[in-house]
Amino acid sequence: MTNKILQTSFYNRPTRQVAQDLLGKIIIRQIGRKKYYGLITETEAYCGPQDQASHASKGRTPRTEVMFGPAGHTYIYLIYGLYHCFNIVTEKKDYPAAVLIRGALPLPKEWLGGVTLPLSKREMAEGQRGLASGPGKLCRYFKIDKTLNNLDITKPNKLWLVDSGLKPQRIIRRPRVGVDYAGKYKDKKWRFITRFS
DNA sequence: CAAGAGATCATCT
DNA sequence: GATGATCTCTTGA
Repeated sequence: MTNKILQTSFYNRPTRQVAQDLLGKIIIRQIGRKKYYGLITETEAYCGPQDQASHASKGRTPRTEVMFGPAGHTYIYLIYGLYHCFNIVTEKKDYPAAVLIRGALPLPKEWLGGVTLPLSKREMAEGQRGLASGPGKLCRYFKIDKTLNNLDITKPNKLWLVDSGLKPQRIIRRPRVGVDYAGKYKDKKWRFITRFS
């Protein structure tokens, strides 16, 4: 089974569409010879300069600069002094938007390509489930930190995504987390969750 | 269970 | 000087 790397054309689309389409895709993190795999189960969309929940709503700053860059690059920052958040920049250059990867299901290290449902007991093993659930835990599991900021993830280098061929059965929409300050944007249901079980 | 507090620092005002 | 796109642990019912 082929597992095509997601290209710029995938990310260079409306952000909420990308956020939904990312569910069921696979994160590959390579460190030396080791590879770690994760099936994406939860994302959030941050859409443009008018979205008050987005860091970019305050304008262009050194930190948010990458959000204004081309699609298919990472935007990684430190939150609360101790956790990292992994975002993927979307849409065209100079339009600041990104998708926060909030959760993934770690796959076995021997994973070679392709995913079929239902997942095996091993894939659903207790303990796996919680390892990358939540933006901070996900970055901890995949060892993602600011050294990977502004990385081109359309190339198989350190961190990239592939299409698993899997389609989520059902997508749950919820308001985004921790954005009470975002005025009329705080209740937008731009958080997308699915389950593979 | 649910609720609350603490950890800890880059970033922006 | 304040704050946050979080998580974990503790407390108490």
